[in-house]
Amino acid sequence: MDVRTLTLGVLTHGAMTGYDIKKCVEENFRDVVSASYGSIYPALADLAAAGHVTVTSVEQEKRPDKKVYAITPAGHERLVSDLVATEPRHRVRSEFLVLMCFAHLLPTATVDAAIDSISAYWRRILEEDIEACEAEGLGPNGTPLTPGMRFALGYGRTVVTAAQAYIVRHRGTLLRELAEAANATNPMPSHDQAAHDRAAE
Amino acid sequence: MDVRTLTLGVLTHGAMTGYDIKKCVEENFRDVVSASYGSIYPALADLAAAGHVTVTSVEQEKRPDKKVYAITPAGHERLVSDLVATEPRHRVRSEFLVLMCFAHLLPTATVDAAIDSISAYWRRILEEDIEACEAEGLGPNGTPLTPGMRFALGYGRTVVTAAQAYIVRHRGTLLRELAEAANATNPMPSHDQAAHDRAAE
DNA sequence: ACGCGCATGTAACTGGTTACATGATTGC
DNA sequence: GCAATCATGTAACCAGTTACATGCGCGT
Repeated sequence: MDVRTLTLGVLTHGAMTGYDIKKCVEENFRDVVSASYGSIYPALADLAAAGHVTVTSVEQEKRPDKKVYAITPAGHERLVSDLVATEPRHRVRSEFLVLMCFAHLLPTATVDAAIDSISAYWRRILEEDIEACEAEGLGPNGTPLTPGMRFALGYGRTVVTAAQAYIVRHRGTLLRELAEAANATNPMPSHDQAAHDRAAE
Repeated sequence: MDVRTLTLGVLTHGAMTGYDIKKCVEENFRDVVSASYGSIYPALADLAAAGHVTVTSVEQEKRPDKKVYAITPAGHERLVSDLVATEPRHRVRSEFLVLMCFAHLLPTATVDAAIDSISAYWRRILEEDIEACEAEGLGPNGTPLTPGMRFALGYGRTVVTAAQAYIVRHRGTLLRELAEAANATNPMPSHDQAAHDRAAE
């Protein structure tokens, strides 16, 4: 997704500085897109040159001027046509799952730590990004949630909840299977536990 | 995730050409990582130079030679340490969800089409990438599934199923709310003066 | 005194993709 | 005859991030 489109999108929730836009994206969309200053500022310059946003220098006491950007009617049109032209992809890039696929090559502690860390990550998303937002009912810039945002939040909640439940339920199985496979391939020399296990099969 | 690590990983399932590696990644990991020739071939050159893979030119009748790459013990060590050093991230980048967040700005047909398309996408993943793989029990290069792969496949199945169920259940609500909101804001269509005023604050 | 929040910007880097060049074989 | 599969590679391009440069005010 083009940063310009995203920028126009958040500007529909009110006029903002580049700094605000980044905060806004971080607070509301960090789990599905990203935007850094290095992309936002050039995007704003671009949009301003095209007349899709206006810039207003606001003098501040005790601080340098800030530039407040607002979307124009032309910008709004562009936003809509950009959004309509956006193919609705949804990609996952997961080092975690790749790690799991190669779990049989790794120390148990690493696998365990990876599962802990992803679990914590999801808990954080659920609590901080989803439930907090649903509870207060406010989106970008203190604006009320749109139906689409409620839909997206609900989507996130069900998916993250399902993912969390899955790993809680299957972590033990994975670790046990991993241990069994390791035993079968690599039986420990003293007290041949593996032989005992094989006999018990 | 570094393409080199991924490459070493798939090579644990047997010696392969660069071409094979790409196919292998596409068939088994396309939903969580990506790798193109433009990254695989340089990666192989790199790994060969470091002694982490060996290259064997295989003469073929009726075809030019092919280079078969195999992982070395040193490569295996490197793979493990790379994997251990990999932080287990899991990121979603979703144009679809952003689109949903701005659904109130879009024609209903666009929103509808986006939901259809993502639904079809998930169905395809579920059927072609997950269930097919679980059913035949085979992973990269015809190798049996490792415990971690079964875990990852199960994860994918539950998450995709949950996502699919969510949109089936909530699509109607979203569309209805969108229509209501449109009616409330825009009974007699004129330019959105209110929004412009808000922006000008 | 130090770091954080506010605020704007740029330059270098990066990790990749796209598209191309090349070419034979097999199947429709 | 055309597309697809096999097979290797390179160069140009791209959208983004990281890190830096700059600087004031506020709280601790």
